[in-house]
Amino acid sequence: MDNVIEVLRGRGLLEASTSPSLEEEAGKRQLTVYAGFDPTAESLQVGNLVAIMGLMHFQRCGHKVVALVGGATGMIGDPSGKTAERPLLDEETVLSNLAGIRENLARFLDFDHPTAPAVIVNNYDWFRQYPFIDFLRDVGRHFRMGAMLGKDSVRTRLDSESGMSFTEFSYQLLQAYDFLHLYDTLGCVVQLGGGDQWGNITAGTDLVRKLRGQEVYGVTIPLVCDRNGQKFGKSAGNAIYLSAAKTSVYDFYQFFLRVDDADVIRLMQVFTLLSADEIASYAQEVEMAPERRAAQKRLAEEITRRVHGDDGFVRAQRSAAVLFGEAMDGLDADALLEVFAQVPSCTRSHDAVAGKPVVEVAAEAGLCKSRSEARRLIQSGGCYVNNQRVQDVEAVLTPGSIIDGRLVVLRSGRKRYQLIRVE
RNA sequence: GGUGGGGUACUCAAGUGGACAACGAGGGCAGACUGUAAAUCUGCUGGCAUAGCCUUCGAAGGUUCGAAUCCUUCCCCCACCA
Repeated sequence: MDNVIEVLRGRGLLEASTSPSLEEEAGKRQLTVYAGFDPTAESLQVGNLVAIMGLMHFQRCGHKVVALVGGATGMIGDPSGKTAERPLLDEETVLSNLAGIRENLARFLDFDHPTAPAVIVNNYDWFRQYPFIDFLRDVGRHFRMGAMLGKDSVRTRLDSESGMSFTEFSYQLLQAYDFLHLYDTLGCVVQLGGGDQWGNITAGTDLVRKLRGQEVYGVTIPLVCDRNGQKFGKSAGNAIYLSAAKTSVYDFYQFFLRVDDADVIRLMQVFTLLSADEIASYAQEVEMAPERRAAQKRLAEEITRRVHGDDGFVRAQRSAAVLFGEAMDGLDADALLEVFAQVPSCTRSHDAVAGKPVVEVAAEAGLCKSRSEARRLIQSGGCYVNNQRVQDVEAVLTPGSIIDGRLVVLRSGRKRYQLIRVE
């Protein structure tokens, strides 16, 4: 069995570790490791993939993994990496998000493993009943103000104009206690997280050492940024989600297909299980023939297959081939619907489409946020109906614009599609 | 609690009685170029029935022909002091 630390290091997934002896331990025995996820939505995002991949490597190397969903901490909000406090979640939302997150994780982690199944826990379960006074006495007294104030996440926020509330300041206590709890109940000795979690993680390892006299470990994985240093995983201002309900499979696939040459190799190391040799050969491809985008294609394939299954990948790929390759002229509505299976779509009555101005339909179907925006889009030459550029702001959708009387294909710019199924 | 500074659009940030739907930058969208890349250049970036109207500058009132700009009260943030 490979040493997981070595594996992580080899893929550039190791940013820091609290102690070198972790590597030794990892080679000797089965460890239990956990990583936390905030239940801010019904689905995890691409940004969470780093931590997920980290857990996956641990499990593949024979360790036990625990995914902690922050039902309690999510109601507080982690100040790390944020310049402003975020809205708090209510209990009901957290619980409903949990189910979706479990589904996401199941694509990467084996919850049915015979000897070391992945486990999912919710920290609301142990914080719900914990009286405030008891918590202060048991846990709070072990935290020194100097250390807490010294954390980067705290300092940045304190220096910022918006300041920081006590609620957020308390976050590190809660996360530290999570570690203690998981150590006590599940024998958890490693916490894994993104680089921004270092402060929170060491708060936990310190607490366990103080209270249990046991050395436990923390490992951080570098956050993935694009070449501009922007946080990876946002597109058009929206996060890319792992659930098809939040981000269509088509968009998901496209997102990875479009990654920058400068980032693609790094993303392969992080988000796929391809071997170092394979990745090296793709790196050469990028160097020699970047226009083929072989690496992007493979990256998108690997990750789409994993998250959305073989079927999802095949459909997304086929759609891409048609949309960016051949013209759609010869295709009838059935063929198009097949091609567009994963593309955002809506259903409208015949009367709501035929004879209506393009501006109105585009806004109403969701291609544009408003009529004004639709108008501007047409004026700038970026609006297409059935792949034909709309020339005139006053243009109207004729019955002839409806393919086979059932389908209209709207497009914004080169790559954003919106379908209207006509009834 | 006191003193001083501050709250402007997605973000940062100008504007301190009319020329303000509000400079500029970033971001975003679109066009050209290209490889569904990057860089670059161009246009757009509150809403609508678009040469016009409506809503917006922390909130609510007020002064004024006219307020993001002046006055009053309130809310919130920051710094120092207590």
